[in-house]
Amino acid sequence: MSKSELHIYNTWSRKKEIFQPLEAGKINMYVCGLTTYDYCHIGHARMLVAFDIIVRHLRNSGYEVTYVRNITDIDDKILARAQENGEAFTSLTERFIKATHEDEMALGILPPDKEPRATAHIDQIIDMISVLVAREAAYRANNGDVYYSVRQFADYGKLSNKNPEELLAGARIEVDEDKRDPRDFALWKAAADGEVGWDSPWGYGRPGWHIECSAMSTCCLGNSFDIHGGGSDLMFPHHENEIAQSEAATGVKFARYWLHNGSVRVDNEKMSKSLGNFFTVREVLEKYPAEVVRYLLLASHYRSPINYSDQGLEQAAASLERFYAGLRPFDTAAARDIVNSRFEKAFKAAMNDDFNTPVALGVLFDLVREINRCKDAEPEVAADLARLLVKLGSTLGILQQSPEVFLQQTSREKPDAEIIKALIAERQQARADRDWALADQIRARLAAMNVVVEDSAKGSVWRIER
RNA sequence: GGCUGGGUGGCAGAGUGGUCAUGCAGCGGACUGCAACUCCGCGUACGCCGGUUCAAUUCCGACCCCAGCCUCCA
Repeated sequence: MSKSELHIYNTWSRKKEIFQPLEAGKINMYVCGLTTYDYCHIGHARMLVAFDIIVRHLRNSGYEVTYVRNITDIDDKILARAQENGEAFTSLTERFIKATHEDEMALGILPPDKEPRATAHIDQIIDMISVLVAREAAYRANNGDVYYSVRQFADYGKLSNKNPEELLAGARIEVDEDKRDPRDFALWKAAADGEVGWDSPWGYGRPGWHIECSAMSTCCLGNSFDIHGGGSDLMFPHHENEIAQSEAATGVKFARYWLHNGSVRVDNEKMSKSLGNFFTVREVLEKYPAEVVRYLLLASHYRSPINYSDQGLEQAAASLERFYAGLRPFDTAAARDIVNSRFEKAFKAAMNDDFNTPVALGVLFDLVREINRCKDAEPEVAADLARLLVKLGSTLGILQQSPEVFLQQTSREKPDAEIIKALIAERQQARADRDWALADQIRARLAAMNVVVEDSAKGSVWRIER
């Protein structure tokens, strides 16, 4: 496999392919975002981080990327929750869109170029349904709903490798008198007068979930685009339905590369809202720095399922400490490009191999080891390598803060930095006086405050013990 | 049941037909006033059974086990 070419695993073909964009140098990419009626959890963070590093790497590779990630802000669950709360659904969604943006910011997720909302694309949704109805790929049922006619789409099931006949026989598909075929799904759902809805050629109602993504992606990126992403749990039926809708409406290939991130598990079960076993991003951020959460998500390949645990977070924190300890002696603010570095080459090769972040992180460990090895004998070389480490870290969205800040952050107790400094000064004096007993006594006091002191020829530094 | 993807050392997690992942933890050594940090080194890891091969964790077949999807879900 060529290391300089980008290989991407395409769910459609179920193999790694050499990436070829539709238009040279440009990539249009759509990812299914969140339904905003609650705080986002670690499973959502996984999707956000996965596609964040994908976009970062594509841009670093010289592509001009248009990244679109939608917001589903109208949906049955949203309406149900709003009713429970006794508030307008728009106030509910506004609140959680804001909260989600805050969580994304904390996790270092770059904002997408476009963030379309379903409620702002009702016209496009109605237009697309109209085309489908006109082409007899959809029909209005007696109950006022409009359904997509799965039977007329030959490729149905191809993405998820479902057999259409078996889907037809599937016992779990509910019998619905109004559908011509049990596999058909709603494009437009009729609503009663007092309910939330919009006028349409088929009467007052609301869009179905699947058509929202078809309409928003086409609207933002055109009929055909390069990459479509989302959680693996969306592959069927959501992505399958998107393909059926869009290709029936436009007559052309929808997305060329399908990328699916793995799920997050808790005790070997998928973290999900329906199971109720989720940890929200903000509750985790109360216990761990955001960068640690991000690192944990990067430490596994984006397609693999990962298990969420405190132990995993502790290990991630320990690994980050190693990086920051290595960076600590250097001023990395001054940007300097180091070209043709073997580390940079290896790093890019790893990322070009279907965004293999665990291997890329391994390269960063090689790099920090090299820094530690040569920092005394060749400080200039080490300083350059430290800058390279920060630069490569930036493409993963890590190692961008001051080592002092990271190593001295207080996630549990809040020891007073002034007191720590005073104690360390006192201990320095004791050491200068060769009063080892006093020095050790002060170190013990600091240790009791979760502060670790590290002595070196240049003086003492401290960090917070995990 | 169908369809995906997996089962790797104490834990996490890559990868490969034949000397190496890597990280965390552990052990030994160096460094240190003692530590910590760091560096060097160490541990007969690849679910089970067959097959192909000079050689398989890696390929093929069977089997066992796990997760996901098949209903809303990132």
